[in-house]
Amino acid sequence: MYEEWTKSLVRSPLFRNMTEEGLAAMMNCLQPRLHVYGNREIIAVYGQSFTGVGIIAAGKVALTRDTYSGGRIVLDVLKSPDIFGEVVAFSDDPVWPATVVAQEDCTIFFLPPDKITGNCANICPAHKSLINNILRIVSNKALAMNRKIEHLSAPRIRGKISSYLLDEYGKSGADRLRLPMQRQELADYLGIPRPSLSREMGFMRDEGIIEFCGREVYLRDILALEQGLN
Amino acid sequence: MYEEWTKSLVRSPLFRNMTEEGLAAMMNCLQPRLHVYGNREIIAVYGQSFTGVGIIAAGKVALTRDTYSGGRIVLDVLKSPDIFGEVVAFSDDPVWPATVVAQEDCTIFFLPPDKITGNCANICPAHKSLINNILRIVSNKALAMNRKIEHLSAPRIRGKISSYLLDEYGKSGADRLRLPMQRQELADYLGIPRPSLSREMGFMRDEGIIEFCGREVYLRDILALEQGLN
DNA sequence: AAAAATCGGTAACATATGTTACGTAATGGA
DNA sequence: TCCATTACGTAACATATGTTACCGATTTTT
Repeated sequence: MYEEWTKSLVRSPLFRNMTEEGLAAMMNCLQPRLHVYGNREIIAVYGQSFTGVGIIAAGKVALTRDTYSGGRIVLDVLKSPDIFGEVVAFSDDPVWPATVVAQEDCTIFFLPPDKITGNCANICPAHKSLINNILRIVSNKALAMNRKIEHLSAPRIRGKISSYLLDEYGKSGADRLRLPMQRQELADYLGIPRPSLSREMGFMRDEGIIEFCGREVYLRDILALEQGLN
Repeated sequence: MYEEWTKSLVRSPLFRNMTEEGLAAMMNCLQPRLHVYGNREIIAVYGQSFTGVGIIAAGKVALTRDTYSGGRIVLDVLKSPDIFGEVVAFSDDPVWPATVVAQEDCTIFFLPPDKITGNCANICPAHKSLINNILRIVSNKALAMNRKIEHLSAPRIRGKISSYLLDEYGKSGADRLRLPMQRQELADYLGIPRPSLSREMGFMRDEGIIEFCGREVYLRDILALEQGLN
């Protein structure tokens, strides 16, 4: 019954280093629960007990959180080979940290955590990959959050911008960057208003620290960026 | 050769749910490298290639980062059964994210990542616990960072404080809290100056939202706290 | 091609925040 | 007991920041 999905699912980061056959065999071993949701249907509710790692076989979902005023904030949008709930799955408090809503018709597999780590009787090689993959995914996420915390922790806006730019610089090694987000997104990421971001970038340009045009940024004075951190 | 350490190491979160005997057997199987460092000696260097999960068998270490001005910021201090490097161990970029310095004479075990996930020939039950433990540790850390990001993302100080207090409220369920940190620590955690924190808490008290005396805080108006988030 | 929407820079103004300093209470050591 | 140290609240002032609004450039839609 899983064969029709394995072709697309092998591209999921959760199943990296697996063959389509290995995945199919493991699916038969793990027997994840299959659920189908219509557009706007609620898949999981914030605060309710966790049911399993969600694997999006088809469709698009939104991770959201309700606000006191009755609104709903979209934290993230995930689509077909993505997964969700992989962090909370193995934590001490297995409770959904966000509400998950279908943004179109969706097919979702749910994989209980104990089936992931609990070895199957016959030790399939795919299963071993599975454990490595989930460890890698959670670790990478933790590192990304760690970097974000560094950016957000700067007490002033220039520090946040400097921290972010230096991080991008460290990742690419080039002093000419093309930012992966537009202004509003970057401002949200750094937790500041967009005009404040633009204004401070303007100041930094006036001081000869950076140059920029839209998403293109040229780091002219790395040392000054580092000094702007404190 | 590991027997003299297992008695203290079983209390490490990395070895939860293991007996002293199981741990000893596994240590003989995994054969972690043992290193001894004198006070102030450098254990690992930021940016250099990762060598293995560090298990502090004895002593105290500091996670630090060098600054442009030649200084050294202490990010965290760890002591005897604690571990370090467990997040970066399984990430895509295995490079030390901090410099580790001995704060007193230290004995450290280093456990290469592939030995943790790579099944030993004879599948010891302790090894299975080990994988569960490291997954739990990394997941808990990721969740904690996720909460911290929420606090830091608030664009104004009142939002950061409100987010933090609501988080503590959600964890304990009680509207009378004893904060786990003192003012300066909390201010550092939230990325703001201490006087700014005290001032804003004073405003919130004047408005009848909270009451406090030192670490004791009484949440008088939860709704107002939620409204202060935006 | 015209109209509408999006994106990004800029300006002005009120306000939130960083900075520095000081006082008091609590704590700890000599 | 006295002195030094630490923790915490508070105040004053300069400055950084949030907010709102507007404009031009670019893209998308009609």
